[in-house]
Amino acid sequence: MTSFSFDRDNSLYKNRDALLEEYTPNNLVGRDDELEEYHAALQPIINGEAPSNIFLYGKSGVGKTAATRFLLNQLQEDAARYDDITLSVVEINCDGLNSSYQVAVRLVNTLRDPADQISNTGYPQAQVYSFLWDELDELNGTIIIVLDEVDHINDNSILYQIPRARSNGYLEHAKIGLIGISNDLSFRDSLSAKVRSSLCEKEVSFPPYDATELQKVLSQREQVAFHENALAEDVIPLCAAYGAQDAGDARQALDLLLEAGDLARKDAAEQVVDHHVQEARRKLERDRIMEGVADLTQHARLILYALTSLEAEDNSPARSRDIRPRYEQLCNHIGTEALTSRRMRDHLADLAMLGVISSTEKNEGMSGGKYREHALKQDLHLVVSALEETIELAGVHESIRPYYQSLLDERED
DNA sequence: TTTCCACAGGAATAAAGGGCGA
DNA sequence: TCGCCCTTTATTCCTGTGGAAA
Repeated sequence: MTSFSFDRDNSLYKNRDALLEEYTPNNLVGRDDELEEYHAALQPIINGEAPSNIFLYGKSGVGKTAATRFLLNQLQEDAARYDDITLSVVEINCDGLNSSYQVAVRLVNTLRDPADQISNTGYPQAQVYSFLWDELDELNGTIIIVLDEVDHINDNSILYQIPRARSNGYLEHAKIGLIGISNDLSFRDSLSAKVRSSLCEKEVSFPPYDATELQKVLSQREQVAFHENALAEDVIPLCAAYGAQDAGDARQALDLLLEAGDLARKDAAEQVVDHHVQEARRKLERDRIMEGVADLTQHARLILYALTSLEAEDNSPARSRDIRPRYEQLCNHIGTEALTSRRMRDHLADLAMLGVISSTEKNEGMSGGKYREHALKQDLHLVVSALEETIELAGVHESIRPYYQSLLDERED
């Protein structure tokens, strides 16, 4: 019988945690100009002046959050040297919070004792804000509130309320500075003028990393995370090249390096090499799709299933009116009413956003009009395996039978 | 230059569901 | 238990879009 005892294996990693998202390095490489600008925006705090509101923008994985943690840690250390400054930092990530109400609840719960938390629903909005002002005023001094991924919030209410809380008389003692971090470059323009003028007092833009900068970032982490010679020579350049290709995203490049390291360790390899990186890349992409599809509603999955079956018949790209009959057929099969075309288009747009399908705009002018064509963006086998439960529920469509069967065969082996 | 097509997608609104305080 | 408040998912209605054809 196989033995499942655990033995410590530190042959490759020295400190694997250095590749994780929560790790903050001692210095940030490749972001000198941005740090300088950001530093200047935070300077009033240490001078004992009212903090500015700062808006950071740039695509995901370009160092916005890391720069914030790095500078705020430094700021807190330095502020401790001055008796007349009490500085508190509250950081929350707005991913999964899509209203000001939910953000306010999260802030209250972050500030409160775990035994005294409030529920996510049930209170009038004004009541939740009132809880928030009480908590902030109790902290006293200068408070920096960091809202990461602030573009996930659908309404601007909290972005308007927080900067004005003191002038509106909700706060007596606390001085608030708001730092909003956004991955969505158009978010700033979508804000109303009054929110923009208060939130975007100071703006710092983070451009994507280029391959050279990514190499610096990866090499810095390599030295902390891995033993000497644990990586083959081309591993860092390869991860950096993929990272630069994926919109200059250092987070993805680091995840790739971590996954490649884990695969090498699983193989009991002496060194992380090229093929570990390739395999890691496939695995990360696969995980991302599987996770995305698992979170979809039943109708979104049926719509994806409809498109998948059309793809298997070589009938893609397909416009929404071609997908609809197949989708209705699947709904019929499981005895549920199909959603309206409008809602179906919403789901198709969500699937495109997720990166499972691609949508291209077409225009045939006077006779044909304007429409979108949809096709699978991912490997058919992968989508079929992500949709397995839906396929079982709605019946195996003839066109995807071979793909579904190969999935079952694979599992048998 | 104007017209027309097909449908994308914005806005308003409804329905269902869940938590809270009284 | 009831009314209130919020969220999520959906529907209905309607305007906007842009390239080919007239």
